[in-house]
Amino acid sequence: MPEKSYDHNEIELKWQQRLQDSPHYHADDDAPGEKYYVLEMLPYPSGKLHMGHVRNYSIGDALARYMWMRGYNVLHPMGWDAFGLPAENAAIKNKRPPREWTLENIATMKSQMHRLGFGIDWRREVSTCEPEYYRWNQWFFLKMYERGLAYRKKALVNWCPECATVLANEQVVDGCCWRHETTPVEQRALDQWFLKITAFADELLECIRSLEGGWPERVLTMQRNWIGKSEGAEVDFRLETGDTVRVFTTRIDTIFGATCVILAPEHPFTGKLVASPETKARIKQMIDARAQQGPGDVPKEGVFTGAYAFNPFSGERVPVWVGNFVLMGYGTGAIMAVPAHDERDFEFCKQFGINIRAVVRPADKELPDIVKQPFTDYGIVENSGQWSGLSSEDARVRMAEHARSNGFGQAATTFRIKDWGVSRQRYWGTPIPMIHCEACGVLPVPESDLPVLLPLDVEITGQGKSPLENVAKFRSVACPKCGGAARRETDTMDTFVDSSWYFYRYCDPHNSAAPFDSEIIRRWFPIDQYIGGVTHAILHLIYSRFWTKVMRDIGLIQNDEPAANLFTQGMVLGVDGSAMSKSKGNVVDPDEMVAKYGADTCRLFVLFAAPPEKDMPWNEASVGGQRRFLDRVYRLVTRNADRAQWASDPAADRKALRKLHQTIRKITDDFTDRWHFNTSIAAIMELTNELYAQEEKLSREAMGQILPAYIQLLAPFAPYIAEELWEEIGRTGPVFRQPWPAFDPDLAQEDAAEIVVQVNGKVRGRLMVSFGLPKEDVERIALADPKVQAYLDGKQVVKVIVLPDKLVNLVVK
RNA sequence: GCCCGGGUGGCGAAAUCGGCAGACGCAACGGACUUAAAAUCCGUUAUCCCGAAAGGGGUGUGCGGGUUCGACCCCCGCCCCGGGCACCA
Repeated sequence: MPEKSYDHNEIELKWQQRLQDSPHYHADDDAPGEKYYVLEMLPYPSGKLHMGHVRNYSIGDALARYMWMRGYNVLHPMGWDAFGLPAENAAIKNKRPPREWTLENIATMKSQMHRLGFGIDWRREVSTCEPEYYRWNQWFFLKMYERGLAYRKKALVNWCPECATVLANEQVVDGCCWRHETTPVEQRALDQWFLKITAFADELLECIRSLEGGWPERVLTMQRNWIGKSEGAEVDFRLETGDTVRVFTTRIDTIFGATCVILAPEHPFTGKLVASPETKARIKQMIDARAQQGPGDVPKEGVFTGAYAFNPFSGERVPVWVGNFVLMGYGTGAIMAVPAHDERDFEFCKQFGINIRAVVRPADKELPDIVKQPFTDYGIVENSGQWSGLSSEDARVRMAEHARSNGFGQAATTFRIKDWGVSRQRYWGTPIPMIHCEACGVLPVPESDLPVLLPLDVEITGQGKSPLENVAKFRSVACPKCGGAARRETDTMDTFVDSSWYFYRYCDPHNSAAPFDSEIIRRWFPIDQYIGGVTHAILHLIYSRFWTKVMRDIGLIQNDEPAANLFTQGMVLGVDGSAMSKSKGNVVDPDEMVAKYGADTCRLFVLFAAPPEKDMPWNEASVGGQRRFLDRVYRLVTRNADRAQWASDPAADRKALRKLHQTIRKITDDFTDRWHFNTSIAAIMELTNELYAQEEKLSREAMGQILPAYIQLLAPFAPYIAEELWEEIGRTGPVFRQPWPAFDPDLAQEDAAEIVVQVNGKVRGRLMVSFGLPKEDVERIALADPKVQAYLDGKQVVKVIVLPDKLVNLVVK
């Protein structure tokens, strides 16, 4: 009989049609079973899916299907991070309205997801550019404003004088405008909106502990560093002018070694202290240079202000400098320089010939030559008046206390994290719901007036001011207080706002009275498993955590953290091993792969080629291998589904069933802890090889047990073919809703234990013994083995290590 | 510079608790089937040495040390690759 061959298009389109909006993919709040919320990061609708998406969603979908099979009530939603700059860039380039472009991309990408067969509850689809969604961004903004968590301050933006427009950071290329590559970007100060994430800095840091074990350590470390808590002290240095300069230091124990005070170039005092126009010009230069420079090593620059300050501890008179390495945005914008005990101060003072004086020596060794290199460790304080002889640790505490009780400082904590600037001078985003009135000042839009709709008939030119500035009917508004003519805020929100809470909206996506119903959130939160790229380890994930804490404080939710578990998948690299990019021409299009090999093959490949957390190079030849594997699976099942002749060989039955149950154990373990689906799929391949080997000899009963379980094991990874074969063997109902096959340890058990015999750690023989054979017997048999004896000849056995059922090591001399 | 990852055959990888290094797949090679090819099925494939062969032996997880009966795995010191932060006082 000719074998049926595997036609992926026919099968996949058939099952796509049957399943894509199937209620089996739906999650209902009151459905039976323990809840399981599996979430993948929502895509930006840039045009088409890329392989990174395919990988992300294949991992999540495998997990969702497995959890369904384990009987959970699985919530597996999807949405669109639909606001953002590329839509505007596309509008400029193609003269197409951003909304039109975005919706078209969403349609394309959604159909790709359908074709790939992801099991998603599409009733919950959320698109962040819709007023039904972004009105709640605005609502949250108002809530934060009420609580003093949203505020306005001046901040620098990138400005292209050629376009006369504000540029996003990603539009700045090598310090120049992306559209005018020879025009250097300038910095302009604008009033902008900020969210006070710093109010939660301590809590965001503290709660990291509760995420340990659930989130990758790497991500937690990155977040800790990003928050950057440092404990130290603030100390006032009195100036001869009568003012005081406040500095922040983590090493107040070294204050007797401070040989100058250094101000950030932007520090307000520099204007006051510096008289010479020449010096003023140099300071201005430092500020401008800082705006231009990207990250990297920048040579130190400095200039003496002409002023002096007094060390409140020693009374010493020290010069006040301005240094380009002192940041206005951190601490107080001023430091005391202790060149003997700080690398940067050392470099600066060395360069400008400022004194270097040691005031801490190592506890257990000689102080190194302080003129050659600083000593930055803790030690014993010396030459420091009454504090001499204290350890650095003690001195830090006691000197801070001394400063406090004498009114010239105190212990203080600073954070590296800054408030979140959410203002964007862009069109395609959520309008910030504020109104500027000449008479009444800055006022919030009344809640009842939400949403502030983003106008749609706006021309995007990329030139001139922010696009909304030019839309008169948007801009002009009546003041909510006095009723007079006022103007709307024309800045829109950073798109990280959209993605900070979308996963809550999935739980109650059509609520028009509130962002969501709190009771429904309690049902589903926290997210059991969040899956996405490590690129979002800091910003998205820290903003999301912040948003959760704000919502909790408002009383909307009860959970402190959004996601109990986070998984960060690796990148999909091009054939050449570097990131896929259009310019490198190494991009692989999922559509082409699906058309050529099928969605199942494609999904199988991204899961098989590497463990999911690792980067994964693309290799099309290897994709072909996955396709051949599915061909083998298909032939095996179909020809056995309607097979007439059966054999009877209990040994073969036992072998095949043993392999089956070993495979069940393996895959169940992989889902339980490591998610190394590459080894899960390898295990199914091994099972397939075993079934090919035993096929002719199997009984009808054995095959009858094996085939359904075999198909179920494959179902999380290759759902279409699994459905088809499930039907082929005469079963009904979707496979991914069948109970996961039960593991039987007795069936998985080998007949005998293979014992490796080593002599001095080298393998010299193997023994088959019955399980549980006592140590003494194992040792006796091993010593009696002729192969082993050859190595014992003329030597003395000094030690024997026996691991029952596993290994014997004979140590000889 | 600091903080994380990682380095295993020709390639992607596996070895989950310190116990057989290289499962599974790709590629390559050989065989069966075929008029032939493709497809398929079966097999070989870390490396070096001895042997006509059967077989046997040595070496091998980036490098150098250490701990251990035993190390891809643990410890110390390096080298290389990737990522994050980058003057954070």
